[in-house]
Amino acid sequence: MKEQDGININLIDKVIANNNLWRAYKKVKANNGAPGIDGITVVQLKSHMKKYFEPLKKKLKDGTYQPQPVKRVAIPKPDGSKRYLGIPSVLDRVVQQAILQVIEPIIDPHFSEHSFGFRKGRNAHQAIILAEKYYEEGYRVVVDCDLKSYFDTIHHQRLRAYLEEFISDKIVLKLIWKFLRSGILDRDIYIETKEGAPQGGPLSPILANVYLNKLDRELEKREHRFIRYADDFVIYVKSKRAGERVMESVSKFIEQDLQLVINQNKSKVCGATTSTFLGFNIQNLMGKLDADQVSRPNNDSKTS
DNA sequence: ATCTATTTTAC
RNA sequence: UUUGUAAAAUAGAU
Repeated sequence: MKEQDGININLIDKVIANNNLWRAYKKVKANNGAPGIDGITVVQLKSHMKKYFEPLKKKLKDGTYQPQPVKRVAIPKPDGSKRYLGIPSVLDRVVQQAILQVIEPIIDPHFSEHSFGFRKGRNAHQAIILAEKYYEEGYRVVVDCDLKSYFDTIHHQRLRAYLEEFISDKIVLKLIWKFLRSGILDRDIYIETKEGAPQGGPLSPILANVYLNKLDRELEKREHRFIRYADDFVIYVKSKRAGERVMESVSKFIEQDLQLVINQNKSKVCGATTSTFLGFNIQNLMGKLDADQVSRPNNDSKTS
């Protein structure tokens, strides 16, 4: 707790440690992703890194490292709309990964027990178990709140303030800031990034969680039964009326205090049985459990 | 404990 | 073509 702050000041040395940088390289290489705007591929990455290894470490150490703009790529979403990815250069992905490897063990323990997305040792299944628990406790109305293009609307300065609560190393904070501000290259036109985290950077998921940790803490303060998986979150209440009231006050908090946008069309208050969360419907889940509990001798035509 | 490969799910 | 993180399963290397 207190000792962490002391270690925290020297985080950049942990970031640029040879074994950390090469471990980060391996992670990026293993993902086999596409190149960024410089066209350097994961195949070329190792020799590229070796060639500029010492200058790279020096620039990271003094905070003068300048990330390249991310490459904008549009991919279709299941609902037919587009999702814009921001692909950092392979080297920038290594640097982000190296920072992630150092800050994640420091930050993650401070996250909420109700947060399940993008976290070590946590998965969607555990989130569903909790949803089931809420349901069985009699919280059977779901407030389903949808954030409009969450990643793209993260407020930089607020995010930095939230990060400063966990990280005191000024150089690491500066590097993260530079990644947020490095801009987007859409074909040949450069777009400044004054808000949002690129969907594609290794740091983006943890930054998304740092930001919405503030929402978790507020919901805990209000003693709500909730589950959050990245930007997807649900609050379990006992009545439709309570749901409407919670929806209104939580929406107000999100828009005023977090400066995010609620997607009014997709947000809704409904019965737990008609809600789908993390690709799961509670009724189907209960149905499955019933089917497992009640033994059915002759129903299966399959092998046994 | 580290790492490679393949597949699936979630956002 | 299409990025990222996490989880799970399987095969394997040290």
